[in-house]
Amino acid sequence: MPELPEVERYRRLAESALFRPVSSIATPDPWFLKGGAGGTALRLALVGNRFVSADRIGKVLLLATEGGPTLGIRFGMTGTLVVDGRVGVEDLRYAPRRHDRTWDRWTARFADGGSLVVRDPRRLGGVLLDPDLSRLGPDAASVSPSALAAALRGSRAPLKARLLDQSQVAGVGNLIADEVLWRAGLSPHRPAASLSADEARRLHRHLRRTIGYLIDRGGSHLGDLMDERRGGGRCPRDGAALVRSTVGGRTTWWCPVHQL
DNA sequence: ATTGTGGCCTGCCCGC
DNA sequence: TGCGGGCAGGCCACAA
Repeated sequence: MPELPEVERYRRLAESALFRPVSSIATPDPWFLKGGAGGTALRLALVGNRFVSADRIGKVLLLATEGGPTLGIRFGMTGTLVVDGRVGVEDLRYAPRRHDRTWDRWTARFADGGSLVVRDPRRLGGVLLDPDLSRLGPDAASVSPSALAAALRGSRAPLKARLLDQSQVAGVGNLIADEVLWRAGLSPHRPAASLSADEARRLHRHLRRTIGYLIDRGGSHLGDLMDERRGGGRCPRDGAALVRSTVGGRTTWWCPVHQL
């Protein structure tokens, strides 16, 4: 997906959709509606109502309705948000540039003529009503040092796999995990619980800093490591050949020289 | 319980 | 130019 920085951009864009009465809902793809978010329930909850807040936890966008349920939107790997024809993010690395109407999986039209559209070519995202947030860990953009340390404690899973676990820390995706570990100089293979207190603090500092930086830059694919995440790629810091491995089931690029 | 694997769905890119 | 295989920023159900 879009990782946390993209969803934060979507959230900001969604603020322009608040307090505008919804006149109709289009849900052409039943597969995209998760949990109890069937078309009928959605219409009952939304038509004639309006969104009153736009929040984000990890990679989930939360649009609360006035006196009604909260709409949760997941964007999968290729989902984008479009409000009044404006897209939240220009480039998603693995999303096509062209546009096909059938990719508009979910649309709310407003009485003023505008609209909010969830566009997702690969259909790995989804829309749900009152999403269960109890299984999400603290948001990666604001997690405290002690909460991050607690998420690592007692886990023998590889460090990167732990960071990708949304129930531990919410919002870290594959690209940001690689970027943060590269900046922090930590091997993705290290058992999560093996980090010293100093290393955990270092990880926390880089996690927070990197996410803020990528939100400002406008995307998780704009990190310093990203151009080298490929065969033949070299570490931008020390020039070493990057190693490709699989961690947590995900393609991982890292520097064997300075990530220890 | 935690951790690892496979699968979902679709589009694109590379090599033949 | 066309085709097949492999890959992809996420998530979930399932197995060990």
